[in-house]
Amino acid sequence: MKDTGKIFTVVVCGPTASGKTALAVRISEIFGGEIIGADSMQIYKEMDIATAKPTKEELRGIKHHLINFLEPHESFSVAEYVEAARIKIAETAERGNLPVIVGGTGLYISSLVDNICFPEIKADADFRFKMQELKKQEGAEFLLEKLRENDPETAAELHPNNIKRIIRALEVFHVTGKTMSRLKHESRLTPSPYEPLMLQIDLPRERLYERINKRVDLMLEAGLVEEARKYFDALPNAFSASATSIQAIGYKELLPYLKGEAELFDCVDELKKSTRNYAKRQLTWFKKEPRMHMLGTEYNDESAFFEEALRKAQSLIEESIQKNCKRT
RNA sequence: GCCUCUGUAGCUCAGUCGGUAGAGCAGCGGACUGAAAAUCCGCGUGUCGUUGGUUCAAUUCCGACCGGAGGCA
Repeated sequence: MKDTGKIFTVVVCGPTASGKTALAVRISEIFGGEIIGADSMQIYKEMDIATAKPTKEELRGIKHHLINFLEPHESFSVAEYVEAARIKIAETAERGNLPVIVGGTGLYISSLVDNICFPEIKADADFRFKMQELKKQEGAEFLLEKLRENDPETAAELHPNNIKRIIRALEVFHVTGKTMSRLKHESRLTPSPYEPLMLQIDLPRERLYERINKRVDLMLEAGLVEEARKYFDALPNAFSASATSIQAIGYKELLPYLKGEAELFDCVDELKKSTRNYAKRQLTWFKKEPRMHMLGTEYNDESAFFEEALRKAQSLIEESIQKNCKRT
């Protein structure tokens, strides 16, 4: 499948709780694939229930890479993800298997598929701290003005409240002497080594929300509260603020309950809400992907819907494989 | 049965001394290049219970009816 000189990959996208993993497993069974995760939270060990990791039975013997390999207190980034995923894809293709990329983290997926090149830029914690202090004293507008002097293009796109990105853009300029906008441009200069077939599970919004609410209830039955308690107990205090994993939906919403400050019911409501909001943001991200193929049909019952989605996926994949081979 | 309160957005409620209404939450839309399950921006979506009356004009005032809550019996 390297006939075009590019590696053919299937990319299964979709919001949280849309059934991505199950579909990817079926695809992998049919076409001899291996799953490459594109999920910023399933990378962490232990957080099994909260991140809805697939079980051994659900994977049915299919290999699943880039999942479950970091300690919860370790930090991670897109740049590291893309680097790791490139290796996993190459290895999978080397074995003659089809790389099936699956995940809900839009930034990871598009950075990987479009071969975004992240240059080595050391994060400057000192500088970030100094900027935070400056923000406290002078306000965000001051920092934005500072950015405008060096990188007006990026500054124009940022709202003063978006302090995280303002500081990041200042940091980039401070460390490299290059503007963020120039860096963005340069990051896209190397053509992608992949020929991706982008697929998206497209459930009606109400069905998706029903599935989310139901899944949260199942998570609770499976012991989410205990898992959250363990997570917070194990997290070293020094890391608690900076750990990437603390952002995961599932634990932070239960914290008020664990501290005895709120009813479980209210926290669970909040958890469902955050998950729904997240799903919406994911959909927004996928919407702008022009290569996306939608795997939606009329929804009468669940299993029929997913069988139909699989059929569509299967014929799209077969078509792509044929096209790729013809080109030689 | 009588009395009182109440009915306004999906929910909780504000308001209009008569000129067709606005907050919070939910929801919807968008952005996104080293924390992305994060972060940030934007948007009221309405038979003002129903029906008659008064009025140039009623969601607002009056009556009846319907629904809800409480009280007295």
